Amino acid sequence: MTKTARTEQASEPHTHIERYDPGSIEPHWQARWAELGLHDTDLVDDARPKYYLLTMYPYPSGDLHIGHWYIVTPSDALARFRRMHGYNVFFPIGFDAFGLPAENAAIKNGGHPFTWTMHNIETMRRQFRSMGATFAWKNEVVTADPSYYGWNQWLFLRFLEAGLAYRALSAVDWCPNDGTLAREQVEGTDRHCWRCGALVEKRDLEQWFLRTTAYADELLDFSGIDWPEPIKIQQTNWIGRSEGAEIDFEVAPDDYQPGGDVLRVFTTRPDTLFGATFMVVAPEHPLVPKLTHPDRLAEVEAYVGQARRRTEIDRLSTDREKTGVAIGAVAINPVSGERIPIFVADYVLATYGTGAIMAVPAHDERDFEFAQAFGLEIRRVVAGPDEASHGPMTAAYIAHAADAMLVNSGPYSGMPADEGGKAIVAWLAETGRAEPKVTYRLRDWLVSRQRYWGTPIPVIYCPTDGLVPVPDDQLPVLLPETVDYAGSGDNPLNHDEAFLRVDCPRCGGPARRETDTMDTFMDSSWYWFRYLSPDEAGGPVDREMTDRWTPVDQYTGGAEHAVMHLLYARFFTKAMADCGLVRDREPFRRLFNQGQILGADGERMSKSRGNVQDPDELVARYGADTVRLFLMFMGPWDQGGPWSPTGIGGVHRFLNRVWTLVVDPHGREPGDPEAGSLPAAETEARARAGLRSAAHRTLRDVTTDYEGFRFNTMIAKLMELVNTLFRYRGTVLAGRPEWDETISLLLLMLAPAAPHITEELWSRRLERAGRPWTSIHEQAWPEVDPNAVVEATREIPVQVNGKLRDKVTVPADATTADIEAAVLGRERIRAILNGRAPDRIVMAGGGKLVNLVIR
RNA sequence: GCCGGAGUGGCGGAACAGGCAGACGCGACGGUCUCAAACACCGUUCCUUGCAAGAGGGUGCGGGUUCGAUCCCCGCCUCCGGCACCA
Repeated sequence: MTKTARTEQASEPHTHIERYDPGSIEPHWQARWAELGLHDTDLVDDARPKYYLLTMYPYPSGDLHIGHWYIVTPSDALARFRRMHGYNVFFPIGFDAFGLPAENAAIKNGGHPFTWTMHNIETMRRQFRSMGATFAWKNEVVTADPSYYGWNQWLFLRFLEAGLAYRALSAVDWCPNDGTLAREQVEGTDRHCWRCGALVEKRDLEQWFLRTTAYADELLDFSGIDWPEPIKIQQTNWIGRSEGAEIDFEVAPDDYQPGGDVLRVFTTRPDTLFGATFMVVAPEHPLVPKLTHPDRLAEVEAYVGQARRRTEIDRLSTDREKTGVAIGAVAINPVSGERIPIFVADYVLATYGTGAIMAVPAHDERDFEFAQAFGLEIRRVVAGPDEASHGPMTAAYIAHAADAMLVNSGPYSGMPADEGGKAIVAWLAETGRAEPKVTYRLRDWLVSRQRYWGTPIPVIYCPTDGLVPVPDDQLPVLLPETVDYAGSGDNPLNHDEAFLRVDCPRCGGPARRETDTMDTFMDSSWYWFRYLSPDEAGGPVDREMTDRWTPVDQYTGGAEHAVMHLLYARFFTKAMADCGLVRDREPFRRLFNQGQILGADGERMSKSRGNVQDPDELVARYGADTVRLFLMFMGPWDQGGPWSPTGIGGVHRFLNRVWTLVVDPHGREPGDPEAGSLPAAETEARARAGLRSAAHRTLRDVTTDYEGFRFNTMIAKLMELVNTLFRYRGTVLAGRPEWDETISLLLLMLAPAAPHITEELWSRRLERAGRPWTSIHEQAWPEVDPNAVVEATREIPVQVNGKLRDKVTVPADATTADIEAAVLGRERIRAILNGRAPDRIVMAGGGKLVNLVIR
């Protein structure tokens, strides 16, 4: 099929041997695979079991960098590995095409986000093909295309109907010149705008939310999906379920207000209510302006202004000294009737619980610090069994156990803490002043973005009819093609009259479009469904296809998506299932988080840092197979790390050795004094059996390494096999059946990782054997011969007091008594024992290791 | 700061279930081939000590459990990811 004429030279040891030239074989096979449609997936073929392999689709940032290769090529190896196991593999790709960088580029350099994005996609498509990846290009999805984002709108409207979408006020980082800023657009400790330098403030805007909290409990349930434990833990912590109670505190009347306002708090520790000696409300709490005394107003306003400029990370830092301001008003502790002061402090967030807390300094670290800083009363109301019930406290006492008792708690003193807490809530609940409550750290998903380059949110505001959803038959709401940034970062849709003006679908009167667009996480929350029917015009998904192909069998992507994307995707799937659109409630059956390749400087690769590594140069020099293999060999796939091409030569040398073994098995290297002869102690028969055994043991290990994503050790084992083969090159073994079998296994095992060189060598072998061509990638994965794997003897390490002192070789079927006798008979061991008997003989793992203990 | 992860030779890493620390590769050193160099090939390479056989030390730091700890427990240090508008 390819370069036929040259192969027969291979058997002559000293004629010119054709060298491995990836530059010619790689494009050849890539073209041929495309021509044969070898990797297009027949989505309706049910003769074979399906396997949906999904890799997180890339953002079209410009060029493909080495990080993309790191993400994609091991996934492609998995796709090929599964195909060889008889699966009908679907391995699609697309582009996450909306987002901030396209707009930044447009603002900076002029031009249109669309042009910039599509140009990048074109480049990246071309580069992706040079990897030899087996993507199902026919199913490609580009999210910035109306045929995709129109269905974002359709789905949004279904969620709106289902009560899962709603509007509410929410704060954004705001620059007076450039409008809403993303987090990365706010710079410096003084938090100024990246473009104009103005100090950033918070502004409350009416924005759209999706009700992720409605699924909080279901999202905590990971049964039935095989995800890495750390990811499940991170999601669980992110959702942050807390059981407790909401309790009402009444504001006392004073000279400035009549009292009676209710401050509702959430607490996980209602048992400590008698110890609540003050209250803290978030600076954003709606009652702050009303309750603040005039003499406190200036200070409170200054504090609130300051707090609102801080980041949440900063505010929640337990490191920072506690700050706050008393507002002057006083609340009544509902159980003790005591008057307790109310503070604003930035460590209480408006977005968690009720935005107000009862502060129990004796039993909460943050409250303790605050009380110390402000000289407030710290009153112990819980004591452990071995603790004094009274006396000064030097730190908050956080009761862990059920054996903690309530003290100083009126009629509840002496009760176990957990029981007392329930009793206190039950008592207050009788008069409607408390109720048991579960709160989550998880917030509803803010999907509004004040930007042009995203999916327009399909609603209309009418002076008569209010909020009107865009009717389905008027979808998609298209982004206007011309866009004028007018030198500002503000959303151009706000100034686009043609876009803004619309007739109300209900009354026909003049109305105004929503100008917010959707968070791009919306796009990535269902794209794998769309891959299955990218051209479907009747709906976002083809139900028959999604029922057949989802959930995704294996998802691979970066761990940086542990909480946001991966949680949104789970939420979306559940919400779509509840809207009757898909069957399953979980999107990804199995997840693997690969690490990230950083720049050589250890920082994230980005154009602005100038640390982007371009793979094209490496591909030109070594070929795609070497680059693929090197990325897999560098280290464990889930680890990532700083990029360094050091060592790529070793991988290239390995492929060269594979090449040499196949095209020139009888050749001899002048550098090897032993070349051409078997090791002195070895017979041909033993060498042949040993080679076959090595091949099958390698096959056994390589198979499990692929299955467990351990590509680095998989390649190391193939290197060992190649080293073994090289020792026998040019000897009587070359050309024997065991040699041919080993070469064949080697190529098959290597094929998923290095698809081009293996295809080339495979086809040459077929041709030499006079057999018709078939692709190596359509071969069945070979089976381990269990008889070849067994070994006749085993070597057992012998320790004395835990230190390795000797090794003893015994027959594979030796009993522990045999091993003990062999060990005690060893000269070295007898010398160490010096006539004594060991105090103890430890046979670890049924005789895997022996440890003699001498006192 | 909080949540998650990681720290092993000069370097990337291996040891998957508490049982031989350093597989495999890079680099370095020595050699073969060559007029020479490159390529290729063969060998050595954790540290200290010893001619050697060997001995001692060693998996970020300090403790602990165990016959035995890179692995488990307690307390730290450093680095990476995430912290809700980067994707």
